[in-house]
Amino acid sequence: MRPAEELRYLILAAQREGNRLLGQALRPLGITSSQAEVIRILQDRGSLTLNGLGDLLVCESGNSPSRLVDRLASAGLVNRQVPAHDRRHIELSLTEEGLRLARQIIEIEEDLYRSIDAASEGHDLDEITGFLRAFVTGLPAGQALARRIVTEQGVSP
Amino acid sequence: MRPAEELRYLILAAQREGNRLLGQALRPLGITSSQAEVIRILQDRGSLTLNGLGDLLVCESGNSPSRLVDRLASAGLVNRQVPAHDRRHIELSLTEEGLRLARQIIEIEEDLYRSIDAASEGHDLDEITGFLRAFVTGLPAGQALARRIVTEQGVSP
DNA sequence: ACGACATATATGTCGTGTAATCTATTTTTC
DNA sequence: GAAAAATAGATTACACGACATATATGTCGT
Repeated sequence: MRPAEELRYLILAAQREGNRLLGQALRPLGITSSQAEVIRILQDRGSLTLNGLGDLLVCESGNSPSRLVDRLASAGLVNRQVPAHDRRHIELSLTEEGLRLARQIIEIEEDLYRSIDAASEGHDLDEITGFLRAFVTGLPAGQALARRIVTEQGVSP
Repeated sequence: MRPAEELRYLILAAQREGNRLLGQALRPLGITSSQAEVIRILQDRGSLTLNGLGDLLVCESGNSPSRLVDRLASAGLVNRQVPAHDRRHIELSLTEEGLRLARQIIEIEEDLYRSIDAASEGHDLDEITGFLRAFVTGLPAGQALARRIVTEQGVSP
């Protein structure tokens, strides 16, 4: 099997298994990994429109994440309100319950990151992130991630 | 953003975008990337049971890939026949049409692998595959990939 | 004010991805 | 040889994820 092919399947496998592990860890909270990503972003940014959220989501590319947010709203984790100045927008923010959940998500993420750190023992993480960054640069999911990193500081929660 | 977190999202982004690109390339053939994986495996192995196929699929972990194969069967790309000795087993094989499609899939995959090779210019691919391999070793998708690689040679098509 | 266009969100459809459960058939165990 | 366990596969339920399309609202030119 040529290296490029193996890499292709390794990335698929790593994503699948990582997501499965995270999903199992999140299950007691009653949310999925995609929902957790939304909650954490809203926690970091305080408030966003649907489009603004979509621009930051790695887990969803093309369209607006209406349905993803729908479930969070009906679960009582996210508030949706239409601002007066432009009724096309929807302002999203966490509810008290959502904020409480966000803090639990952070702990689960910490566990995941510790696992990744452990697995990368003896490997050059920068080399790996460098390659992947080059691969996704310019593509939707890569841009979303770049926005997450760039605007990380300077926004108060 | 700590390196582990960035890596987590980079893997997600790379998988999403890679799959999207492959999906678009496969669209003219009327199949999805998961379906293409099944067809290519069947082409390589000649014939498999549902479980045997499931053991080699990276794209699907848990249960047997009934639905995936269902669609391929009703599209006339895969044959399913029940052998007499054990009616629980189902032998899967490509139809003529499926074989024809397999050859087209190979060309599309070649394009993809060339893109990956180009993107990995100046990077150490072995370092990257090494890390990912360590991460997925022992997990279902990693085992599936390992089986794909190990038994690659020695099986006549 | 009107129409053309752009923007923000919603909706419909299809194909997964995961997990749980069900059925049929073998294999094991006593 | 019959009950119990294991196995192969199917079915079901839920939530995505990608794509296309629709609807509502805003903006701009005239």
